[in-house]
Amino acid sequence: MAQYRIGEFSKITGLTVKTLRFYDEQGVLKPSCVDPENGYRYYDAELLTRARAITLLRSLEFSLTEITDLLNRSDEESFDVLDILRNQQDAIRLQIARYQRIDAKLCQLFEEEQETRQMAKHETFAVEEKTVESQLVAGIRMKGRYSDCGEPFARIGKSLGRYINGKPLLLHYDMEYREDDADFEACMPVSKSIEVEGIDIRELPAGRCVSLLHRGPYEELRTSYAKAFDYVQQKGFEIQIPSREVFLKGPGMIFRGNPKKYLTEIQLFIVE
Amino acid sequence: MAQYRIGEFSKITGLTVKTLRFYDEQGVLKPSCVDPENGYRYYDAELLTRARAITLLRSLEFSLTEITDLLNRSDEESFDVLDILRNQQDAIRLQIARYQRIDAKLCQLFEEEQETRQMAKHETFAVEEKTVESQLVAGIRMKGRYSDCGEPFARIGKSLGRYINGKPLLLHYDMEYREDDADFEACMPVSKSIEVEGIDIRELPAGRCVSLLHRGPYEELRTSYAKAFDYVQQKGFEIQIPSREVFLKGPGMIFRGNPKKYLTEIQLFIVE
DNA sequence: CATACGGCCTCCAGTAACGGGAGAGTCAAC
DNA sequence: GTTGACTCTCCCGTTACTGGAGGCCGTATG
Repeated sequence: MAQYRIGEFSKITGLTVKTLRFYDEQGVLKPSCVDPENGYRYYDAELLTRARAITLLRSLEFSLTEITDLLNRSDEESFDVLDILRNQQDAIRLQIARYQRIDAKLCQLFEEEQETRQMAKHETFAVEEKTVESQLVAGIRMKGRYSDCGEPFARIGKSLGRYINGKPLLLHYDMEYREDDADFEACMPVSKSIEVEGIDIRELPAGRCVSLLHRGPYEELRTSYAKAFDYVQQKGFEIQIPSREVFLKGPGMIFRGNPKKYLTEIQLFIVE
Repeated sequence: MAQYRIGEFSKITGLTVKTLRFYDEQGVLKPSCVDPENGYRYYDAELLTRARAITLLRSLEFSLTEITDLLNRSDEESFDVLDILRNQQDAIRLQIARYQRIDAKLCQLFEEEQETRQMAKHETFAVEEKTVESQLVAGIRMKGRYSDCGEPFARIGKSLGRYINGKPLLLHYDMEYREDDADFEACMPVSKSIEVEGIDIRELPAGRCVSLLHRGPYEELRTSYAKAFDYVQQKGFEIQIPSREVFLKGPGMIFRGNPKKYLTEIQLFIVE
């Protein structure tokens, strides 16, 4: 009977010496005998089959414990290969589905990013009038400083993250732009209405508005607001509260990004 | 500025306390301040955004080191989200492809197993005559005992495992059934001819043969051989060497299985 | 004969992203 | 004063290995 030393056995099976020692320790593939003098491992030809089976099963993503178990039970009466293959296939397909969901998510993010880039192409932005569709949003209203809006956004994201399908927005319930003690509502467009404590889910009405894109950090928003309000006054429009501020691109998205590139849309709704 | 303790922050973000401490240690998400007296971590609302981003990126299978790096570089000029998303998508699609290959392999094994089961359905087997197609095989010829055939099979499997597309077979170059010092060749059907040292790849000719299925351990093969030779003599056929032995189901496949269920086909080729 | 080299051994550490648990300090309420 | 909830640090375990240190064994070469 041919006896191989670990190095030769490694070359034949394609398993590294380290791996073979590890398999020995784990009981998956024990050498046929071990020299008690120097501890050398010796493998015989019979073990090649087992090694092949292990390699195959590993390539099918079975764990070592599963493999050990399967190989030990494989001569039992109740042992059914088809069952095992089916189970493993189920597990593998779950993985495929998981990765496909990730892929879809990446696609979506990719498209969104491209869209906002398209919008941000212009050098400067002009005030314009436009009509906005109604949309379902989840909102948390609060008083305080705008910089505190991170928390309500995070709360919404936590509870309804799965259903968010648009850019975050802020509703301003004050007539003018205020720094401290403002009355505002952090909103996220959602696809589904789910009751959550402390979050108000409702349909935001459609309407006609004066819109202005603003590029740059939020500290400079005031100048854009001034431009928008100028336009409103010039046209003699009457403005409705709340006004909206849509964060097309900002720190709340994925990356902090460059504040000079932040993109925000101011929407002042017209009473008709 | 609202300061959250780790427990509250955990509830808001959905990250466990353990995870938050781990993120702190890894530098992915450091608390805004740490009480030097008691070591308590305090998180402020600003970090909620970062936590959200981390959760999102984790769900897209970015590693923590990647995330740290991305979040740190995200305000640089050269930072391009689209690039990053594309790269990650490539990585994810590799995973999908990998799992799909595994899935296909499982399907294949599944079908093969079902086929042999179909063949093994009968209680007893009768000698029959049939025509066998030609097939490309990789073989290693040797002299010795049949029980030593594990090694050549393993060697073929190691070099050509990717191209194996059928059941292993043994060619017998002796005129009668021998135990020791037999002259035989271990063969594997392969889909591609690749030159490998010590392995002979060639087309096995088609031909008409006397075939008999044998169920049970190899030690009992002799009785089946006797039956087949009886038939040959009765018909007055002349037999060609080598004869073939196809292992439809045996220990060399995946699992050792139950020797009582081993299935072997004896093929004695007729000189026409 | 000494030594260098390759092969083998054991033991330890590290990987990724946490989870579990021990043992101890902290804080507010009752 | 005490209870219970919360927090801290430190260490171990997970999976399937890989890498390295330090040392034994057998053979080939100077």
